[in-house]
Amino acid sequence: MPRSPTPRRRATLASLAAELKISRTTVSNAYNRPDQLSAELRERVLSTAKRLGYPGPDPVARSLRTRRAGAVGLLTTEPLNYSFSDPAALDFVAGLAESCEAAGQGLLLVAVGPNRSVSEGSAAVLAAGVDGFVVYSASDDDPYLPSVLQRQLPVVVVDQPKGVAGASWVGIDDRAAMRALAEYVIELGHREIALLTMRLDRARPPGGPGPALADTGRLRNPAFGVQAERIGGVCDAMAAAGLDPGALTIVESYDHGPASGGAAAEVALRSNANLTALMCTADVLALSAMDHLRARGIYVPGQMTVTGFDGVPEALRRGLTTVVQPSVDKGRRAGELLHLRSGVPVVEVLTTEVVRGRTAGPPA
Amino acid sequence: MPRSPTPRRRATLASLAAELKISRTTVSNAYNRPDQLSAELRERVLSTAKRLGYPGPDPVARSLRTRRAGAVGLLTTEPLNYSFSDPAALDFVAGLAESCEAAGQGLLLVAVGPNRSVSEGSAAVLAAGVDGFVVYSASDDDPYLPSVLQRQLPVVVVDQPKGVAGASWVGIDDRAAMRALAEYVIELGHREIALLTMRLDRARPPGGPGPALADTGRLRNPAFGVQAERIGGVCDAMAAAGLDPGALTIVESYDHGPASGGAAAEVALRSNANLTALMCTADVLALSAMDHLRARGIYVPGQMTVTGFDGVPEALRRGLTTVVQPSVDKGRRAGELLHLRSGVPVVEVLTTEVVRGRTAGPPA
DNA sequence: TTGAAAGCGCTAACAC
DNA sequence: GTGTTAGCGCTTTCAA
Repeated sequence: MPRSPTPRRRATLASLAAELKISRTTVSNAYNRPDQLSAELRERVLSTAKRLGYPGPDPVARSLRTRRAGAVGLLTTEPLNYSFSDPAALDFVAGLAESCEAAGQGLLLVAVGPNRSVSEGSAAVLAAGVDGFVVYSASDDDPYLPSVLQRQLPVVVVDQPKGVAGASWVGIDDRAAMRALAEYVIELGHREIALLTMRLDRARPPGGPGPALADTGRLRNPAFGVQAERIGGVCDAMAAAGLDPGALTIVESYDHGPASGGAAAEVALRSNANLTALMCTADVLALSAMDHLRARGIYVPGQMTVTGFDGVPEALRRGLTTVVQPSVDKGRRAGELLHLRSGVPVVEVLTTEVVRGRTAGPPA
Repeated sequence: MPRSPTPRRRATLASLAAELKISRTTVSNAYNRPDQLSAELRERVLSTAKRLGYPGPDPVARSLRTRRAGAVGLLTTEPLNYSFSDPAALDFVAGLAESCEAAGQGLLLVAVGPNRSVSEGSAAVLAAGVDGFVVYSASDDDPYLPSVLQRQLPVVVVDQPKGVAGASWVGIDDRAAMRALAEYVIELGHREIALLTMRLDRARPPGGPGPALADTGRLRNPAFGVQAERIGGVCDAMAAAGLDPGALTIVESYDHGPASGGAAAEVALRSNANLTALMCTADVLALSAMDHLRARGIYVPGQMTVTGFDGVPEALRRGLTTVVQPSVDKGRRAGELLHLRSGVPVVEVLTTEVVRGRTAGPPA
C-alpha cells in the first residue's frame, strides 16, 4: 500500500532548502518572516514543503535556538480531577489558561500526582519544557517545590506557600477576609461556633480517613498556610469580641469529596451540641454541610448559620453567606506576571468581598 | 546586593564538565545513567552543579537530541472553563492526565481559543512541543485539525470527528446508546417527545444566542457528529416503533451555560404543548431542564419525563434516567493509545449503560 | 570508567 | 532579498 510521498527520513528545513537549492535561512524566513522574501519564493517554499510533507519548523529545535519553550508549567498539589472538582480551582485554571492563550503560550500540566513517586514527579518538573512555573496552592513542605526552584525559571506562587524566595505571589488576604466574615457572624450573636477546614497538613491525620476534630499539633503548625490564615481570622474576630478562640470547634476534612462537608458538620455537631454556627473554609464544604443539615431536618439559617469561602457560582445561587474571591482573576494575574518576565518578584493581593446571603442569621 | 554564585552566563553541562575537567559525557551520565560512573564522581558532579547553580540538563536540548518532547498536546474546541464546566469533559481530562502521569508525560493544553485568531491558534498547534495530540470532541470542520494533522504526529481523536485519516479514535456508540434510551422512553408510552441537543454546528444559528428549534439545514448536516448520532438514535427508535421521526421536536442549545437546559426546555414546551418527554443529549442540559420544570411546577416524572446523557455524578445522585458513559476511561484510553505509539491507528468503542432513574415514567 | 566526535533541527548575526 | 557561519545544550555512538 503505497502511502503518498513518505520519505524514509522526515523532511527537515535543511532538506527542504537543499531540494529548493536555497539556503536554510530563506526557508526559515518563509515561515517566520514572510516579509523577508518575495511572495513567489515563499509560495514555492511552502508548496514544496507540502509536497515533501515537511510539517514546518520543529518546535523543539526552535525552542532550543530561541531559548523560549512557549509554555508555562502548572504545578498542582492534588491530582487533577480532585483539584478541579473544586469550582474555585477550576476558575483559577480557566483564568490562567486565558492569559496563556492571550500570550500565545501553552499550559503544561506537569505530571505530578499520587501515581508517581516523589522522585519521578521531581524528574517531571525538571524535564518540563517551560519558560516558567505557576505553583498553585501548595503546602509549605511541598516535595516538588525545590525542583521547581532548582530550574531557576520565573515562578509565580498562587495562594500558598507565602514567601518563596525569588517567586512572585498572587493571592488574597485570607486572614482579613475570614475575620470580616467571622465578625459578622459574631455580631449576629453567635457564640458557639465551629469551623470546618480543608486539610491542614500533607500527612494524613491519625484518626482515619473521615473528617475529625483538628489535632492540636496540626493546628499549631499547619502546612497549608491558607487554612491557617482563615482559622486565624476567625480567632482574631473572636478575640476582638472578647470570646475565647480556644472554644472554637475546629474540624479538619482531610479528603474532600462531595460529601465531606456533611461528614465534617456531623463531627462538629457531635462534638458540641450547642453549636449555632458552622463556618467553612470553602464553599464546597459549606454546600455539602447544608445538604446534610437539611437531611437532618436542621433549618438554615433558623437553627444553624452556615458560611462558606470562595464565592463559587453554586454557592451564590443558593444564597450562601460567604467570602467571594476573584478566582479567575487570580489565574489571569498569575499568568500575566509570568509572561511579563520582568524578573522582579511581585506580590499581588487581590480583593475579596463578604457576601451576606440567606444562610446566616441570629442564633435561635 | 550580591546574589550568591550567579555566573553572568547560565551554567551548562559543558561548563560544568570544564569546571570539573571531565568530559560532558560523564556529566550527562551523572544525571541520566548513575550506574555509568563511580558514586564518588557522581557526587562530585552533583555538588559542583549545585555550587555553580546548574539546574540539570536542559529539557529542550535533551528533547531535541532524544526526539522526545515528553508531553502530549490536548486540543479542545471550547475555551477551558467552558469545556470543563461539563463534568463529563472534566472527567475525561482527569483520565487523560492520569495516563500521562503514569507514562511520565506532561499534558500540554494548547493555546487555542476565542481570544486568538485561527491563524494564531494554528501557530500554537504547530509550535507545541509534544509527541502527539489528543483531539477532544471537535467538529468535522474544526479549523485546527488540519494543523494537528500537518504535524505528522500520532493523533487520537476522542468522540468526534470520526474517520480522521491516520488517527486513532476513542468513543462510544452514541447512536445505539441513545436509541436504547429512546426505546425505553417510547416503551413507557411517550409519543410527543422533544430532544434538547448541544450545538450542531460551529456557526452560530441565525436566531440569536438562546436555544432555538433546530434549523433544518443544521439538522441535515451537523458538524458535530456526536449530536447527529444521538439524534439519529432517537429517530431510529421512533421509526422502529412506527412513529414519525419528523414529529420529533428538536431544540438546539448553542451556548451552554448552567441555565441552558431550562431555556431549551422552555422553547420545546412553547413549541409543542403536548410534550410528555424531554430527552437531552447531555446531563447538564437535563439537570437544568429539571430545575426549570420544577420552578414551573411541572412534576417529573409525573407530568414530564426527562432523560440525560453522560452519567455525571450529580445526575446519578439526582436519579436522572440517562446513559452512563465511561468518561474517565475515555481519557485514560486516549492517553494510553498515544503512549503506545504503535503507529497503527486503533478504533476503540467503549461500552455504555442505560440507567433507569427516577425521572422517566409513563405519560400522564 | 571516561573521552572525542558528531550531530539533533533550527535561527540570529552578519555579510553579500 | 539571500546566503554563510556559528552555535543553542544536549546525548550517543564509538573508541580508548
